[in-house]
Parts: sequence; structure tokens; C-alpha cells
Amino acid sequence: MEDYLSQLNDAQRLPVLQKDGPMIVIAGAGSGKTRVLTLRIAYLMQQGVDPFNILALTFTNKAAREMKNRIAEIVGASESKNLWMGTFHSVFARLLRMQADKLGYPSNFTIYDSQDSQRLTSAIIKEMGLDKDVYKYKQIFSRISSLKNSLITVRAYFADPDLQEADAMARRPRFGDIYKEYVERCFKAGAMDFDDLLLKTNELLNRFPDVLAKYQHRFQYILVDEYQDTNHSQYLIVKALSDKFQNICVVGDDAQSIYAFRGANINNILNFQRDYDDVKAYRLEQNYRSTKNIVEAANSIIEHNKTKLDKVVWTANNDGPKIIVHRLMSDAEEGRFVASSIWENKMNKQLGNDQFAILYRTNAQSRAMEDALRKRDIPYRIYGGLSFYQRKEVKDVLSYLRLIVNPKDEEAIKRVINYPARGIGATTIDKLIVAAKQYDKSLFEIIENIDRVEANINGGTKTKLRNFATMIKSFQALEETQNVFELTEYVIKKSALLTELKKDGSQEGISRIENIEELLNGMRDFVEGQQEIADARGSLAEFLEDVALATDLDKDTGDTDRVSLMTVHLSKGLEFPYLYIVGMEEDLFPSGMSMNTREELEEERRLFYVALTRAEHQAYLTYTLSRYRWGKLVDAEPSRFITEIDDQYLEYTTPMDDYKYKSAMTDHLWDEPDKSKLRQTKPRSGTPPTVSKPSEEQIRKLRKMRPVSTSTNPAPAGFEGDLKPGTKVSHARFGQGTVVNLEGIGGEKKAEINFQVGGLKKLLLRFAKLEVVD
DNA sequence: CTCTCTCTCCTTTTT
DNA sequence: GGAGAGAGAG
Repeated sequence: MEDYLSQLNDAQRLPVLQKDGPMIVIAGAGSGKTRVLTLRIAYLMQQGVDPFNILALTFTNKAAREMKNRIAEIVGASESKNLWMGTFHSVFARLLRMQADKLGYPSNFTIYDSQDSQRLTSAIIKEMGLDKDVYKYKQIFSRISSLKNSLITVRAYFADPDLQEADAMARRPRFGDIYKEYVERCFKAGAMDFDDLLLKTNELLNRFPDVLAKYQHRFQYILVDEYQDTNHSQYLIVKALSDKFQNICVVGDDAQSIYAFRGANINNILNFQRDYDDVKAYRLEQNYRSTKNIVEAANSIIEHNKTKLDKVVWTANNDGPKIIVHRLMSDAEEGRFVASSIWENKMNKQLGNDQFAILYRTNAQSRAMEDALRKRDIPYRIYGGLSFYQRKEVKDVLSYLRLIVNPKDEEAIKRVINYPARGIGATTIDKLIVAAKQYDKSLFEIIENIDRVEANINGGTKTKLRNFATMIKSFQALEETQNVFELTEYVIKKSALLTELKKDGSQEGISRIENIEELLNGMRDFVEGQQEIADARGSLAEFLEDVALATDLDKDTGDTDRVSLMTVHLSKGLEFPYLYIVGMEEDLFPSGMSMNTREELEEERRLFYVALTRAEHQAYLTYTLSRYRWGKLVDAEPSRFITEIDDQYLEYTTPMDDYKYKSAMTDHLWDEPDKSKLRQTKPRSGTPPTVSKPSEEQIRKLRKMRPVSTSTNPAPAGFEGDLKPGTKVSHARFGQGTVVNLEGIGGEKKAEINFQVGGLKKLLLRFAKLEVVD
């Protein structure tokens, strides 16, 4: 332990060694925050604190796991395994399961993910006969979610005329009724959504003083990581639990608060010192991660924000290379630039793929990057986006499993009752929902008792319903003896799910089956992993809980030598030697939807700060003059954030101030499509097109340009030249096929293509990225 | 009830 | 450019 402490600098050592009392650690990016947290926990244990009495809340499960491993290295695994460490959601889900009966929930309650929640909201709006264009389910659910995060229950909502007035003004007077119905339906389904995990924990601690006392006593030392991202609900939980001993240590960085959109309240960290008596405040300001250029560039960005704590991040590291700013014509070209730059860096400096990351503001931007990396045979891994467990086919399988654990789960039942088709259609389901409401029972209970309830369902359908219930019950019986893997294999066969998927021979169909195989593999790993833990059963319920609260970042795959692709949000806490931040454009980063208020814009700026501070050695910023959004080519201009960085830290490898020419360029592309050839498989290198004569200043900058060759052949705008019936082409998704027919002119030109797998399809040429097969 | 075609929305970020 | 829901025909 002494060894470990000696590795800390003075600023880091103080918070580690302060055993008791409330404390806040303001930790700048890359300042060794995780190290402080880890060593603090280890130190507490060494001072005789029972790990059983320590609660550590982190932002991701992965962070928790890593911290736990590092603590195990210091104090030994047998000591560290009793630590309560995890995300708010997973820790309190666990706590709620133990106390569920107090709140009237079954301990095997389902956790609804946001998709489940939104589907339920949508169904309720429809059942209530409301106009779906006025009551948009996403907006409605998002309002429900933020009410819950502010601890405004249905009752509190109806007690507050102002809230109702606000909804009436927004022409949604029935919002309260939807909220009420939503909450009741979740309860009846034995389900909690993400927000409930926090809301119900608060309810539990408020309503049952003995429970509160128990956990206050248990969690004598509480540590919270990323405190700047906690919402009101989380804040209150922490406050309640720490109230007795006040041994609370929160760590965070106001400059990295990026989750206000989901209810995080930056005031939690700004006002921490008012909430407890005698708060000790510490600052970690020395950055060990990045070069001087990067640290100071990041500082110059955050200077533009008004709302912030005083803090100066500095580093003793080398200056390092300047941040490269590069302009490209289109998103496809941006991808090719990034891919070839990575490739060159790899070659010149003998680096592994894992030294690189590409960050973007929105998931939709990943496609152009993927295409380019694939063409260069650079292995990559995408984090986030539509998570694996949210894919349709995976969720269908999981829904069967959820029904085994909790047959009341309404969203699961609606998903699978007629998939694969077994003659139970929408009309029947509607009748069941009406009956469920009438008898105040769950859907499954109605189905089980279909002969005894009045539901106006005919005999044939009743038989189908009985068969469905019997099938689910037979799965339940099997759960007693089989492990998750065996059970799931059985379920997908018996439910005819696998047969259904095998009917679809298209590429998508095949990849769906592959995904299910991957799910099964994951289950096998889970079962094997559980066998090592003595008291764990490898039960289905545990698996589902893991899945419900897992993020993509948590999934470890064996092959790590890959370029990482992710949104800026997901990158928080990570670091990469070479970093590409793409799509640095107005309306994209900052997002066009976050430019209305100063608060929103400041959050975007913090987001950019987070992005840039991920870089250890070299950062690249790219922007384009036009990109595809919603399938349409739109003009773009460079992000204000680029110009907010002090110029001395930047190196422009393309001229910066001539983007006004973009419209001329793109118009030109549309008027005179390049008829010469289809895009070749391998991008060719060439000189970047010069848009205007560069100024002296620009020439100076261009001279300093690093040898980054870009493949900048303008993307072909049309294909009419070479395509004719009989031409063999290849499509990224549909594979190979033969052109059968052509129709339309100009941008509206379509080709009818007979694909070997998937058959005849009509594609708009300006979208379909076709390649001619020789 | 099922299948297929059309329409809409999507693209801000996620536990 | 695509997914998913909804409408309409069989």
C-alpha cells in the first residue's frame, strides 16, 4: 500500500488519506481521478473499514469492474468481493429486488428498457384514442421520464396546477391521464423502467424509515464517481444514504457534465459544499494524459463557458504535435481521409489499431467511417448505436425469456404472442387488453383464464391462446433444471422462432440468425462465468438483469486490436493516443437542436471539451462542406468550436476560410454528374481539389501540411453512363445482382436489379452505392 | 388474420 | 437511406 501511495502526487494523496467526513474532488480531465478513487477505497479497507460497508457508484459497469480488479490487486480478491460497486441503476435494482415486496412489486420484476417504455406509451395513446400527431409518444415518454427524475409522481402531478396548465398550453391536456395509465400498466406488468429504479429507491427510503436506517448503517462510506452527471433522483438517494455518517466522497468535473439532456443537474456538483457541513474540497489539476498542446487547446475552448468552477488544468508533458484541422468535400471523403490517415500513421509509426479512435456527435455518422475502414481492411469496433440487445431478433428471444421469469411482462407478451405468427392478431390482443383492464389483471392471467372471463373471443382463437400459455408454462418448468443456454436453445426451437428466421434467406435474415448465435455464445460464457462463483446459479433472472442494464461499452470482446468508433458521449473516461473527431460542423457539432439557449450551447461545448481531452498524443478535427443527412445532400460549414480554439494549437492542412464556395461545388456535382466510372473498390490517392487560390497565409499553413495523403476523388454523382440491363453490380447490403431495367432521369434515376440473394429490388441510383463487378 | 405496400420519421446524446 | 408502423387488399 505504501508503494501505491508514493505513486501519487500531493494533490492526489490528500483525498485518499482523508478517511472521514464529506469531501469533493474536482478532477480535471486526465488527472488520475480513477486512481484516487481506487486507492481511497483500498486505503479505507486497509484502515479497517469492512468492504461490506463501502458503496461505490460509477458511471458504467465497466468502470466498476476495472476499479474492482485494481482494488483486488492491492488488497486481495477475497477482501474486495464484498464491495458494493456498480452503476446507480444496477446497484439499486439489486437493492429493490430484495425489498420489492414492500412496494408491492415481485422480486423478479422486469426492467423495461426505453424501447419497451416507448412502445407502452405509444399503445396507451392509441388506446385512449388520442391524435398521435399531437401526442407524440417519444415526447410524451420523455416528459414522463423527466417528471420521474424530478420525483414528481402521478399524484404530485395532479396536485400541481402549474404542471397541468403547462400541458394544457402545449395542447396536450390528457398528458396526466397518459402518465397515470403508464404507471399503472408498468405496475400491473411487474415492471420498472430505468427511472423507476431510482424513483422507487427514493420511495423505499422515504416510506420505510427502518429500511433507510438499515442501509444508512450499512453504507458507512459512500463514493460517487462522475458526480456532475447525477440527476435529482440520484442526488436524493445519495443524500439520504449518506445522512447518518456523512462519509461521502464525490468526484467529478463540472467541465465534463454532458448529460443535462437526460436530467443531470450540474448544480449537484456546483452546490455540493452547501449540502454538507465541513466539506473538504480538493482539486486535481495536473493532467497526465495529454500533450501540452491538447491540454491548452481544451482549456481555450472551455474558457468560452460562463458556468464553471475555477480550475486550471495543466500538464508537465511535452508540447506534442499541433491539432490538425482538415476540410473535406463530403462525408464519404471524410471517411476516406480518416481511414488513410490511420493507415499512414500505422505504417509510419508501427502502431496497433487500438491506438486510434474516431469520435462523432451522432451515431448516424459512423456509416461513412465504417465504409472507408472496411475498404482499407482496417479492423474496427463500433460502440453504442443500436445496442446488440436491442436488435429486433435478439429482443424477440429475450422477450420469450422475460416471460418465463415474469409472465405478467406486458411488453414481452405483446412482442411474442404472435411472433412467429400463430393466429393471434391485433384484434384479439386489443380484446385481451380491454379484459385485463376490466378484471384488473395482467394479460397473461387473462389468457390463462380465458374460459372464465368475458372477452368476446371465439373458440378457435381461445385454443390458440391456451396453446400459447401452455408453451410458456412448459418453458417455465424447464427453467428449474436447465441453464440459460440450454433453455434458450430449446425455446427458439419450440417457439418456431428459428424456423421463422431460417425462412428468410436474405443477407439480413442470415445476419439475424448470426446475431442469435452470438446471443447463445454470450449465454454460454455467462453460464461458465457463473460456475466459478460459488453461490451463483447462472439463473435466467440474473442473465436478464445483466442484459437490461448492460451498455455496449461493457461488452468485452476478445479481439482488442481494433480502431474504436463511438459517440463523444460514450468516450467519456477513455483515452486514445490518436484521436479523430469528425463532423466538426455547425448544426452537427454543436447540434442544431442544442443552439437555442446558452445552457444548451455550453453543454455542447463541454461535450467538445470531453472529446478533445480523450487524445493523448495527436488529435485531428475534420469537417466537410456537404454531407448526407436524412438521405439528402446538405451544405455544411465549419463548427464555431474550431475557431474557439486558440490558433497557436492548430495546424490547418486545408484552407479554412473559403467554405462559401461549397454551394458552387456541390451544384456543379449535381449538374454534371461524373459519368465516367463507378467508384472503384480501392480508393485512389490524389491531390485534394483546390477550391480557390489560397492566400499567403494559407500557403504557409499548407506548407506545414503533414504527409497525409487523402483519397479525394469526388464521389460519383450518377451512374447512368455504365449501367445498362445485363450489367453485373454489387451492393453493400444486398450483395451481387444483375441490372434488369433502368428508368427515370437525373437524380431520380432508378435501376431494377435482380439480386442473387434477395431477388428483384428497385433502387434509386443516387443513393444505392453500386459497384460494377467485372 | 396475414401479407405487402406505403408512409413517416428519423438524427442529439443513454442508464 | 432505412426501420417500423399503419393502411389496404386478399
